[in-house]
Amino acid sequence: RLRKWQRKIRISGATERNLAFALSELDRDSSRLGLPRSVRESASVVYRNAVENKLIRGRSIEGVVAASLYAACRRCKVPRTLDEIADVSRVSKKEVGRTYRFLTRELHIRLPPTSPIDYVPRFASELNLSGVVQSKAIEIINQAMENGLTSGRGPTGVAAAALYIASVLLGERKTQRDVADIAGVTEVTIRNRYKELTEQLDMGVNL
Amino acid sequence: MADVEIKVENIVASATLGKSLELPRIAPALENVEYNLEQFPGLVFKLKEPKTAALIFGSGKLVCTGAKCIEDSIKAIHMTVDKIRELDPEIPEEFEIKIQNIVASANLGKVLNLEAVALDLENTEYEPEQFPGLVYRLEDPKVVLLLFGSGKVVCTGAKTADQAQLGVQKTKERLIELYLIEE
DNA sequence: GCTTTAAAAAGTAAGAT
DNA sequence: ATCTTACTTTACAAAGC
Repeated sequence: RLRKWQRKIRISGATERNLAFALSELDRDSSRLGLPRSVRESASVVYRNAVENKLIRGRSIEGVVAASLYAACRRCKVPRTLDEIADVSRVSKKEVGRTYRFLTRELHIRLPPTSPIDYVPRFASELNLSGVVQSKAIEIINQAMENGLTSGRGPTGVAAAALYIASVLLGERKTQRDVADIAGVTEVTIRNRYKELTEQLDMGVNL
Repeated sequence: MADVEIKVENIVASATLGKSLELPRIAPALENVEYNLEQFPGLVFKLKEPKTAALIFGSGKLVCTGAKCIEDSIKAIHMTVDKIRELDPEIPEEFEIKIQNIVASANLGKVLNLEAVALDLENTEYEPEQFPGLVYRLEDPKVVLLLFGSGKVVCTGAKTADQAQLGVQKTKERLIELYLIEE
């Protein structure tokens, strides 16, 4: 009984140490990403659930923390791309994505794919674009979705193109380079998306 | 409903020759060969016709990839083994060949709204941020399909062409049932 | 888990022209 | 700006780390 007791203490000690490490890691990543406390809390809930369901086996704590954060960002509608998550954590984009899929499957979390709309507020504010432009961009995105122009396309590229078009339409023009840099896509992608959008949606104007 | 047409794009087959091979002796005697033990334990041997690649192991087992039909896959394996037999007459004439995986493509003929498919179709994974295709896992036949917005489909994991065809057929029927594509 | 092989789908990226 | 090459995803076997 004594041995069992000691073992229990040792194990819970290790468990708590791991949890403490995970939470500090989560705080570090969160602050680097500039995430609100609510998202950190949401991520810690996902992480604790992962621990309770013993899903950490064979996986690094950093990886599970990164995947939990990615999931929390999506759930809270303040998305960060896998690239952004991978950049602040020491986990590759591939592993974050793989761990994310594993966690959502095992914890029965079903999150719809990130909507380009979720990226509009963040990209717009980083570009100093007004609320009017944001609304226009969202309107464009909704039209794009109704016309099947978002299937298979990266949400950031669609959001970037919509913001670029809206900025031009409303006289707050930003260059493709500016938008591309903030959205983390290339100018070529923005060009491809806006050609598609302007050709298939009647925006009434030409860029 | 008319049967969906599929096109077999790649076949992976394995063979067990029943005799171990001395790769270090065989490698330098063959053409179109790559052999780097540090990198991979198998010897890579490529054929132009049928255009395939074979991975040959010291255990006497090999893997053949790239064939577009089962006949070519089997032909390629025999051509490969005949080459090796010239350097090692002990290799049996008869040996087992097993088709391990068949990859096929098809076209549903209708565009797909993947976000809608992701919501209504069971056992799917759709992460456009990572990959433009939606992953659909079928249990019977046990295959995996990649569905694209264009209506094009890729089916993999099948052991026979019929399984791949059935997989695509069932997928199409399920999509029609859920009103995700028109009939 | 990784390494190597092959092939398709469609989107995105990077370097060259 | 457009072309080429290449990487993302799926499945699978092989031997060894």
